Amino acid sequence: MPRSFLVKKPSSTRIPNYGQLDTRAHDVDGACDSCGGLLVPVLRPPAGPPAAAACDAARPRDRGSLFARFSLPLPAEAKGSAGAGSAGARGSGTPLKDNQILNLPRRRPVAPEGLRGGCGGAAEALGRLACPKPCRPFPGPGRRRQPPRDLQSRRCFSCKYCEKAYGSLGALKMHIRTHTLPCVCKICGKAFSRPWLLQGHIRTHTGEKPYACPHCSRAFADRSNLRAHLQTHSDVKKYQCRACSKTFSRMSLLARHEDGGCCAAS
DNA sequence: CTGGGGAGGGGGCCC
DNA sequence: GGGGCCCCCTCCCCA
Repeated sequence: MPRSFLVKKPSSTRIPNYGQLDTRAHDVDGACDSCGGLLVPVLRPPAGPPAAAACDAARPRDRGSLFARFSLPLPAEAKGSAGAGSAGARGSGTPLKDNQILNLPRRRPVAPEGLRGGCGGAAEALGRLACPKPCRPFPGPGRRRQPPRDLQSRRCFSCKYCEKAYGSLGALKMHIRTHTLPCVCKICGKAFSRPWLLQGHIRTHTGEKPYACPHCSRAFADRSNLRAHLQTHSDVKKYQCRACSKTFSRMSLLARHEDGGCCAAS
């Protein structure tokens, strides 16, 4: 499921100057410029060689879009129609937004959902010629968001590592980072596309957990994981089985429930 | 089998 | 144009 609705068909694509686009790729000894002195070796390296960590990172994760599998209404659609948050037509609860969770003001409108989730397969950090990422299929007809009309008529920039194309050079450069993975952890050698991803990874080394649950004493290193955890405090979960109305805190749990044969569906 | 934590991914938006 | 952050998704693994 390509996340970007900016992705255009290969036709009428324009090959940019890649010499200009190439982001700096750092070797393991060099910290990402963007990350500066973040990479302080506060812990001993793991027992395994760095290559092992990289291989682990290269594990393909994606198994297809759950939105596509279950023909879920995109949360964005639900928001638009009901205005009741991303619970959408499936969920009957009131999902907590991040800023609600953390008492933060909302900074910007929510981007379209359901079209997120990119080519998966992170890392393949070492194979940098062919696109290493098993790109996800679009969720399906009707779910595909059309690029803006003016974008369609504009030129687009295509990625040299994969078939994606973008309407702006900046978007393409950002995408190319997912291939070049310029941010490398000094501790384990794992590579990331963005500095903040690396920061999150470094927390796994340092044990820092800045996101605390307001309902229990549990803390998390990752905001998304706190959000998922908060669902566990909710009586009515966000994702509901259409057959038996049972609710789940995660879409993956709902998927497993339906895959395993919902009692009411059989 | 189920629930949940941990880790990581992507594009978009704002500054 | 780049960096930082946001939001949401996905997968693996374990209890």
